[in-house]
Amino acid sequence: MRGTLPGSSLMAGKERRAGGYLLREKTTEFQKALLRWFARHRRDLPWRHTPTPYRVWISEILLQQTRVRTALPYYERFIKRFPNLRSLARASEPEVLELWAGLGYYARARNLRRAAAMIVHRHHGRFPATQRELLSLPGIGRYTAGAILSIAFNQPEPIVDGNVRRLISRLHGITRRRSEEYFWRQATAWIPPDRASQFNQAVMELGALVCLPSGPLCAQCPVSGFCEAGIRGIADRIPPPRSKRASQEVRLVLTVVECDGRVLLCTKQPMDFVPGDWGLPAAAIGPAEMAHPAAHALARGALRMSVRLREAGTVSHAITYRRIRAQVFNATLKVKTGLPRPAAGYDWVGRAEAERLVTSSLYRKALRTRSG
DNA sequence: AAAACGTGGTT
DNA sequence: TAACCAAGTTT
Repeated sequence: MRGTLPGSSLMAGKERRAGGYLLREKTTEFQKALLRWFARHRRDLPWRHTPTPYRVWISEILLQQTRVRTALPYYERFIKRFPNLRSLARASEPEVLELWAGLGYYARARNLRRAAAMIVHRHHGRFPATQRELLSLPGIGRYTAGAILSIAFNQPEPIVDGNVRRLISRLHGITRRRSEEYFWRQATAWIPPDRASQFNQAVMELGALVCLPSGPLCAQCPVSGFCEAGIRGIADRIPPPRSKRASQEVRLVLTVVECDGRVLLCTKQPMDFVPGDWGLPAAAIGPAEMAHPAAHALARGALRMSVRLREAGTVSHAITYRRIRAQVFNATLKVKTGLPRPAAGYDWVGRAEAERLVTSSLYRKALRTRSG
């Protein structure tokens, strides 16, 4: 087997130093230890049952910045509803989005559908098996292309995700930031050419089950003998904390106005940082602003009439760096004269339909908020 | 290149 | 509870 372990001469220039004690000839040993461990400890995940390119692709997109546990039920539903490329290519965007609601990063769902259509048309439904073609599809970047090529096609293509970065950092005993290329070089070098699928999965599996971000289980690690950080007992301090954008507090008032089994929704997202085409009537308020008058003004603007609201509760939700605290106001209108005609940009929608249309978890939480 | 994108589980 | 984080991609 070819390939190189951490710290070999492959590591160029100023990035060579750390972890330089590991020798090139240990690579085969490392690969074997990892593959053996994987064969025994791999989780039984649904996308591993029949790893067709389509299924691997769907799973990889679902798993972007998303835990396995979270993605699991979405995967099952998605595959049931869209069992193959053609069924997905034929779907409408709202249909796909509906299955994605609550998962986040909704561009993933839109891109999935677009890419499916592109594959059906450009490649006649045959899943592309080259990096160039995969990268040209929306939503597929370097990682996902590598994952599809290696896992589904068993091509010796590298992958670098959070697990791989952490694993390499510890194996090399790296305590400072490294370029992305540094990780890609190692991930390329250590692939056993004929077992890329199992090996790449094994690397990520090890990161997910043993080489944990905090509290790594070094005692159970099949490659601890190769690990500089493990040997030096500093695995806990790797990788170093990364700087993050300061979070920002946002106060919102939301209204859930119902009438005759319908809910008043916005047809255009009132808050641009909340995802989805449909939303609840919402308004941002200042730190010291009274919520009730703001909510009342909001409802009046939407229905052009005064509505008696009662505060139903508070919903907390975070969207990227924004920490949202939303006060939810309820009202149920009497239906003597039919539904009041809403102002432009608002619409009455059946309760069940509303659940389907509203993408964001913020609004979904608010929709479930009762009394208080 | 840095920032934006979403969310729920963990710590 | 606030912060951190996860099988990244796009601009």
